[in-house]
Amino acid sequence: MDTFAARGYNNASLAEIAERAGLTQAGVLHYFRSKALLLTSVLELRDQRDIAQLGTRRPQGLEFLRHLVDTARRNAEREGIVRLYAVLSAESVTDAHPAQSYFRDRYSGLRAFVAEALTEACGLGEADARRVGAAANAIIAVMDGLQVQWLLDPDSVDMAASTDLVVTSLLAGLGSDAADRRLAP
Amino acid sequence: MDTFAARGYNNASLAEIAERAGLTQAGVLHYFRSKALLLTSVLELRDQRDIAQLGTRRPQGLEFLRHLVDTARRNAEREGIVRLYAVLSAESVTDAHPAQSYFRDRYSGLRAFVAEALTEACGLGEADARRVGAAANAIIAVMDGLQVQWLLDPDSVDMAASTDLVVTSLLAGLGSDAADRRLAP
DNA sequence: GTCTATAGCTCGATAGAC
DNA sequence: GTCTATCGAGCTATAGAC
Repeated sequence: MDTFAARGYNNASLAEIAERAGLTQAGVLHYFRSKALLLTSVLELRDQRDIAQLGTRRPQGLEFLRHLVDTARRNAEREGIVRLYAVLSAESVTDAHPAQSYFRDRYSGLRAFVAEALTEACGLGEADARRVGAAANAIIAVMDGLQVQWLLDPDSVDMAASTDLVVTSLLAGLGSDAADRRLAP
Repeated sequence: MDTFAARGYNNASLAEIAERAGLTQAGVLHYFRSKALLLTSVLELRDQRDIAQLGTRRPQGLEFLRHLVDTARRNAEREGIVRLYAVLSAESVTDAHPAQSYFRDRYSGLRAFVAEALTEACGLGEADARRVGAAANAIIAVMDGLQVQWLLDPDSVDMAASTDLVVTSLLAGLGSDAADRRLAP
């Protein structure tokens, strides 16, 4: 995990991973048939840990949105994991990347969760699906984008404060009838 | 540019770049001493083109924020450039990446521009610098994060709509006294 | 289950002919 | 200014000993 985070998938070598794990490069390939399979295994392991840590029930509505802001706050103490996802999610859009479908599916699921939480928190209906979807995508995007800025320059970026500000502002905008305040016609 | 965008820096080869440019790999290194220098040259060329296209004067205040939303809209027709920046900006946070200081400086400048535009558009003062900074970082972050989602799944992401929604909501929140609506204490 | 050895590539960079 | 040739290094994956 640390090696993929520090170097990205393409520039990481099995030799370095093996050394840090305390065996040889051939030893790594005994457990994982290929480098690509090792990457997807790492990502799935990461997911399983997160799910296990989340506990039995998933927070809903406003509580879920608070959970996102809290994640941004805790992430400032977990540089390794932040780096892993920031680097790999962007690298995954390159040609034939082994984690491409992983991230496609991940974003698809995240978008649905956030949109559901927004709908519930604001008491909206099917008629607002478009604006809710745009807001959900934006919340996920702001968290991802902040990570890259923060990794490059931690002192200039407060991930929790910016995430909180965006979620709060979007909630206020979605609640009221804000469709006529748009910047563009 | 296209090769770095499609493969990232590490996985791009001088041989492929040379072939697409119509000469040999040694020919490329005649003009650019190293692969790293070629990358930074590509990024600087990109910047010069954008500055030249922007014209003589830079929009200010609300007009600058409208320009950002408009950029998001135009970007949906420029997949190559979107991919170049999305891939390289995230890759730049890996160890010893040749574009690391380029992106650090770029974000530093962008943050200052957006913060200035927000301050002017809302008629705020030095006392609001913290919240304005958080909002500026968030606007840049949302644009970056949307690009990754959009590259993976264009039909599910409307970059212009989400950017517009965030900028509009943040402006409404910054204008009023919204500090007491925060999600976390 | 872990190792050594190596096959078979690809890569960036250099030297030097023309 | 562009080429061919090549060096030296790195890489993933496989074969097979122990």
